[in-house]
Amino acid sequence: MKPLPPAILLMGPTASGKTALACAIADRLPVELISVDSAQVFRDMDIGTAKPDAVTLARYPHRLINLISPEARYSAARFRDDALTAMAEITAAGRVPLLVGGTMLYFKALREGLAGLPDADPALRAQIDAEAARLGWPALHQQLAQLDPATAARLAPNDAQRIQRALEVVRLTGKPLADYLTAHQSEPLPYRLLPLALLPTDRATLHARIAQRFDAMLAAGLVAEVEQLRAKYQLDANLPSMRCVGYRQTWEMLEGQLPRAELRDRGIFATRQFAKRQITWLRSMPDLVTLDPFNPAVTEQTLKLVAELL
RNA sequence: GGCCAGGUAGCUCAGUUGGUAGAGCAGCGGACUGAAAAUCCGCGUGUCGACGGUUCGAUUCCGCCCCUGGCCA
Repeated sequence: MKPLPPAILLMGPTASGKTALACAIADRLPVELISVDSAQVFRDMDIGTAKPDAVTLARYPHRLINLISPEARYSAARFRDDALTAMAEITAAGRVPLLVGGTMLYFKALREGLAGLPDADPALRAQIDAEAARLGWPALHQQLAQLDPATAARLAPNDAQRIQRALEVVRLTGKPLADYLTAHQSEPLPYRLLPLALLPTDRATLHARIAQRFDAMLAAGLVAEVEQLRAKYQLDANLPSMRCVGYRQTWEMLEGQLPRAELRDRGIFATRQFAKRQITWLRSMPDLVTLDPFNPAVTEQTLKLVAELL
């Protein structure tokens, strides 16, 4: 029996130095990079998503960035398909896929697979939103308790997004979301994985780096970037692209809902909370090899681990 | 120097007709299946500026002092 091909997962919170580390690995070993990032899939959103710059991209091509318009929507399911295709291509070319990013749901979807759920239905979602505006989400939560008691029991009455999704699934298929999830078996990837997690031991250092990086984004023209996006595309504040950290706050500022003087703080706070959610997720994921990104020896440690895998 | 307004949680403030206090933001913990950089849940002892006085009891009333801002000299 043929041994499974290797693949590397490099996960970490925002501003932990994932890109630099991935490039350092690419310098020494035959890897190809795949981005695991729900914001970098948008074209023309470069500064605020901390997308690698053109020089870096030319030297270290990343797959799965600049895939779609900021007017469009991506999903975990689509990511899984795209990533598996890219991994297969890279492996077929005799190289090793290195998946690097901070969207933990995408890593989870990739590693465990997803249940066979229906795709989002924009018309139905609009209808559910209208009902929620009239009755409130707790009322829809009660409705869900009739149709899908198990899911309703684990959702808070105000968890708009999940209540909407659960209602969408039952109304579309007649079958409760809980049934799909229970039936779903985790499907292991046909790869020998090295799941690396960059987990900062010192939150203060991470916060300092986040502040520094947000300042750099502002200096690089984040506000102008959002103005250009608004001029070029048909956008609104509810689009996933415009809910991204930094973009949401800049949008609010341009709409006059946020004083210019507060943009910096709001942006930094939002980024910190984002990092915190990523860290929470990393702590709960099984089988990770954790490294401290602020340890000077981290590159060396990583290279050693990768060399052992290959 | 005089007058006025303030000094309460890390920050901005609310409040207690006298029974030792609570919001937002920040911070911390958690959940998570086609929007996930999303969405949601949980966590609040702080010499209520200092010292005296009145009172069974003062952060609250009174006195005095200190600090901050504004106006007038």
